[in-house]
Amino acid sequence: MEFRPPAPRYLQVAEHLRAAILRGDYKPGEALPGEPQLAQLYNLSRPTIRQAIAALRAEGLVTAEHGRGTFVRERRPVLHVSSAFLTGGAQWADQHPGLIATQTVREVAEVPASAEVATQLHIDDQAPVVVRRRVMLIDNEPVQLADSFYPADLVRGTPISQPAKLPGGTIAALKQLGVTLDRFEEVVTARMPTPDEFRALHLDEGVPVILLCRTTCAVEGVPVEYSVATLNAERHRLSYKFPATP
Amino acid sequence: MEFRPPAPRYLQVAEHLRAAILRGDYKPGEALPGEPQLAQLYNLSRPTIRQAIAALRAEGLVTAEHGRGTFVRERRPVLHVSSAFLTGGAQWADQHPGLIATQTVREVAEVPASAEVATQLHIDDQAPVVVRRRVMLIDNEPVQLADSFYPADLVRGTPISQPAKLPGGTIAALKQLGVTLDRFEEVVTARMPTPDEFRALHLDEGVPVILLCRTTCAVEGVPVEYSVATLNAERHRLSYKFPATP
DNA sequence: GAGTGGTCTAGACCACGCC
DNA sequence: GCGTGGTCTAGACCACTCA
Repeated sequence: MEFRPPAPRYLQVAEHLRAAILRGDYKPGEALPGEPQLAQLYNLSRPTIRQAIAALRAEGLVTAEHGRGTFVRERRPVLHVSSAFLTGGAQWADQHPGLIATQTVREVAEVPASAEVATQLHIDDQAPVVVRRRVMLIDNEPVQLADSFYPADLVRGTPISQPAKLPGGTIAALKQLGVTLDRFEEVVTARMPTPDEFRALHLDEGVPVILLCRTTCAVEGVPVEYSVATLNAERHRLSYKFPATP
Repeated sequence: MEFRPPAPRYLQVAEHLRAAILRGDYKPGEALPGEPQLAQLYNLSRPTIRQAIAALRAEGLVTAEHGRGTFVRERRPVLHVSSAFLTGGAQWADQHPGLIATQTVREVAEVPASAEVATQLHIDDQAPVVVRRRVMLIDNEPVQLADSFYPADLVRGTPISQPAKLPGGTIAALKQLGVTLDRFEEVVTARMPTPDEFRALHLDEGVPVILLCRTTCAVEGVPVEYSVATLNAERHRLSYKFPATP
């Protein structure tokens, strides 16, 4: 018998608009009709129309701009982040030919390790660590927050604990300390941004962040760096390559 | 002089509730006060309160259950997906000790290659490919959609083109065809789910999906498989390990 | 100034879960 | 039956953008 309650009107409208967008009736960058106009078209009140549009915004399909209109989202250029570079030691700037890649150091400080950091660095909870917080920018737009943690004993008094950019990158800086790197471990997750992240990364609605957590170990098996990068998911692709070795 | 317009009331309420949740005043699984009660507390209308709660839902902080209440989200157990297993050939079920890991085959068919699939498999657009669409489940809950594509010429008439589970996994099935695998390439992205994905994966609001696209190449450099997995981001962590080989 | 989206109200009725 | 969230209305006023 299967009872099929009709979908709420605002979802019907959302579905109708979504189909029109995907069909190309409204192309990326184009504006949807205004809310009052849609209300008249569908014979619904403006709040109901707004609810429909809210659904499309949460999906990341459209963005509303106050005073201008509601626009189909343009997919902005995607940045390929390859983990292969780690072994070579290439830099943020080198990775993005043709783009203006910069970074700013937000904070360098010695702080007590959080539970997460302590676990990853194999040190005691609350043990002192040096944290370097940076923002990575492409064409002056923030696209990535990167926080790196180091055991304080290892890096105290070295360039890593200074609030300046590390010219050769952190990998090079670690090597200069006489550390020989052995392996990397990365864990990747995704979630919706916190309000802080939303602001810091200039995110649009309906865009998640990718969390890239990397532990770097020295030859003795000792973790020497733990870093957490928060990426604008819409503008990043992570790529990994590995051989089949049975 | 920096003009600071006050935040809208609904955002103030959202912030207030968010702080209370993060502080632990409302613990995971607990209900928030009802909407009428919150409206009275904050001296606002119910629609305004609902707008505040909508913000928390989009963040993935709370879920509303019709007729029951609005609850602080419980983080469900996370599945670690390691790409290392590929080289070993371990199976979906083997990867999750202690959990009931099953899969169902939704569809096996021969279809023309989409632009994306054609590019990845180095074949002509619209060339015939065999697609295997599966759903991976943990404790009978769908957590992952996995679609794998193979050049039709390679797998036609083999078990891979049959609508049955492949007992040893696709890696083993490819080896039985005489294919020697050479390398894997993975590209990871995240975005909000489409309505279809939302339903199929039983997602909560404010939970993104991770897209894991893998190309498998044989020793001659020929791509033999392209697969796209759509993961519930809340329940997955991808982990990668690689040596530092300068 | 005209048009856009953003905020907010004060209701109404419905659908669902639970006792 | 009562309390919960879900849907919907018909307004009002504000803030922003652009001409």
